[in-house]
Amino acid sequence: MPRKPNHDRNELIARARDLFWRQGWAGTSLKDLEAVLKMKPGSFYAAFGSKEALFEIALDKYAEGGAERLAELVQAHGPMEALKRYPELAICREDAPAKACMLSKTLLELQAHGHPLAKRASAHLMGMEEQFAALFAQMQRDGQIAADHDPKSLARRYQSDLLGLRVSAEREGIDAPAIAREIAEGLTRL
Amino acid sequence: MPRKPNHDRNELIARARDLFWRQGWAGTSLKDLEAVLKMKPGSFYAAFGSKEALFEIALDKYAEGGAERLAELVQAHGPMEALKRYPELAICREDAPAKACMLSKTLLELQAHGHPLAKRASAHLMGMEEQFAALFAQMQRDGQIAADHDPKSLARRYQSDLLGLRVSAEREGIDAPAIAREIAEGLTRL
DNA sequence: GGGTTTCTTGAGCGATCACTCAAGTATATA
DNA sequence: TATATACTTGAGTGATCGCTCAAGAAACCC
Repeated sequence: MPRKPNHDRNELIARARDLFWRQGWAGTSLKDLEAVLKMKPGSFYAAFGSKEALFEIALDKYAEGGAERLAELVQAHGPMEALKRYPELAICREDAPAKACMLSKTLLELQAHGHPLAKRASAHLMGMEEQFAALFAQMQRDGQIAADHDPKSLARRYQSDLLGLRVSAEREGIDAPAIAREIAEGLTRL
Repeated sequence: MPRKPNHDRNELIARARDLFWRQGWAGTSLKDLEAVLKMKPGSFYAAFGSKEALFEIALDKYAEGGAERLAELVQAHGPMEALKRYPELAICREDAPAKACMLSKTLLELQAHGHPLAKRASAHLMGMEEQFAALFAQMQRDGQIAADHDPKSLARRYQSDLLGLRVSAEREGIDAPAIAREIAEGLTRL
């Protein structure tokens, strides 16, 4: 009986994610979203409920995408090579709307007001860190890195370096790939 | 003939800096500023001209303060020890309104819209990097670190690690001081 | 104390914010 | 073709945004 929607919901969410990723929470108005999604306010609210609800979905999709790309790297090249390549990949994807991590941008923007989206970004960051820790643990089991490291500490440091790299990559006139190479090289010294 | 202002301008700027630092550009409304500065709109605009003008002054004061604290550390302990202590100091000052760097927060929030304040933050970050580079160069002259490093590269990496640390320190449940110690320890291996 | 100058006050400006809803349109079943 | 069921439309909601300005209050000179 019903009429089917004009747009592909998945595609809409991806476009919203890219816009939020680039412009942040307050920097993205409903007008911006309406333009990018080609939706009028009524359709928008029927489809997503609110700006906040869509941001949450977009944030989840962002985190999911990152985890998938890392998993694919691991699948293709193993844990060590994956962790070595990941930083450069993060800052060199030409289709990415920003260099910096959307999770850290959200955290920094909304943390002070205790916004639920900041908490969610924080949780996703924790999830990433656990993914890293699992890879470091696996590398220890495989004898690729010394056994006397704490995988969780390594993951915490790797994540911190990665976030720093991606903030630096937002700056103009900075050779971010050089930093990425140094991070990768640092892994060989474990 | 004139009447003198009720408030100490320097103190006002410091309070504005702390509020902007914590809440960011869009996250800080004029209502917030009026409350913290105890000024009505008329006084505010007479004193500072606009929200943007005050943010710019606050950003400059922030950058100046950071440079001064580093210079004091150098004065007291020399370049190596200063760079070792700086990361922990940056995330452990109990009077600081936020862990993350105000320059990076501003850059990440406003860069996408090409806002002048983002350019200014970027310029201040470049200034910091040069300050770091000068210290690394001095350490080379003093023979404290190997001569085959590029001071600018070391500074770029140090700055990136520092920014990553300070983003990480915003997260809850993260042992940020541990990361700071690792950054400091990394300097000894140069 | 009178006059001048500066600072402070706060109501209120237009613009924009996220969002609503009644009406219209298209697609399905019957 | 008739009816039901979404989906789309866009003018318009109250709230908040950054900001203005005319009027009043306070500090200085003479």
